[in-house]
Amino acid sequence: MTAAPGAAGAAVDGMPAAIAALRANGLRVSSARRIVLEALFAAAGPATAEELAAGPGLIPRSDLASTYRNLETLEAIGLVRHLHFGQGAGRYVLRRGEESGYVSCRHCGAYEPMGAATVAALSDTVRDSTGYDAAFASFSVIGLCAACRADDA
Amino acid sequence: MTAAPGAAGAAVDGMPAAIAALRANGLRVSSARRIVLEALFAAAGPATAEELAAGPGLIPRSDLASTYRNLETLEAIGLVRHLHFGQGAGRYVLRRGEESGYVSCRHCGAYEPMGAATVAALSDTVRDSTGYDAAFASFSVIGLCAACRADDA
DNA sequence: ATACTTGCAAATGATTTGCCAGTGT
DNA sequence: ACACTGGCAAATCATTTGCAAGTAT
Repeated sequence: MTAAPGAAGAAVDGMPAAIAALRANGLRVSSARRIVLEALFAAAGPATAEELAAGPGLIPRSDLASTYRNLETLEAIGLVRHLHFGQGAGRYVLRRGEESGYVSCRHCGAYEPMGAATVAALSDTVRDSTGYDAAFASFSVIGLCAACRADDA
Repeated sequence: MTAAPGAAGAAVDGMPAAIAALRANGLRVSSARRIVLEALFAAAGPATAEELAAGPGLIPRSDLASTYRNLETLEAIGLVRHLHFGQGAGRYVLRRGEESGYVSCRHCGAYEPMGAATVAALSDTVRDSTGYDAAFASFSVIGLCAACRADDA
């Protein structure tokens, strides 16, 4: 599953646009999907499937299995991006605006965005020396943040 | 568990040296450890715990749980390096000579070393823009190899 | 009405942990 | 002898899959 036929592609600026994207792709607007989308819009940063399944409020939750299926669907139509931090569960974010990668600390789990310029520089280095097309947008760079580096010393 | 007291540190050039390193750290030379070490010396590249548990021959195998424990021990005394490729099981290699990182293909699973110069360049870029100390030696860069990129198009 | 979806249970794959019997030293 | 290890079973964690019942359209 690489590209969806007629996928919205670009970005989503709000619930209405997301709903429209679902309809445009012939997908149904179910309550489970609404919960996940609202949780994605409410999220402060990349969230796990489990966090998203709970929704913004704590009471209404959608099944985890369904959530995984829906996140996969949303990713297929280009509304969501799936990220992998070296440790723990995968995380999902809405695809809005410019893409960038993340660095995450293998010790404390903290993470922060790297910015398009940095990602581009890293990708160029990798491509030039190995021929591989690095996926920094999906797999974060793992390392030690300044704080943990200090503790270690 | 960051550094082992009196760890051998450097590199291993053969079974005898590995055995000596175990003894130097007050660890016992058990058959299970011999199997894993021999498998590591016989391996063509980074191998999974399951592959190593089988040993070079197929018949003599050590328990998987013990193998994980032993690999952890060997890593603690600096004989082994633990690698993470984005997908699938973690892999282990003997620590001999120069360290380098790997790039691996998220599609076909292929991987290849990046070389110290490339790793240094990547690390510098990451440190300069985020302050993080990237661990390219343990977590490989994930991407698409030239072949899979071509298939995709 | 009829696919598309959900929710629940159960299966997977990778690792880890508890525990007691076995064995290097 | 005795603490360190090995082996086996069972527990975790993240994610997937099978299916029957539910529901957008």
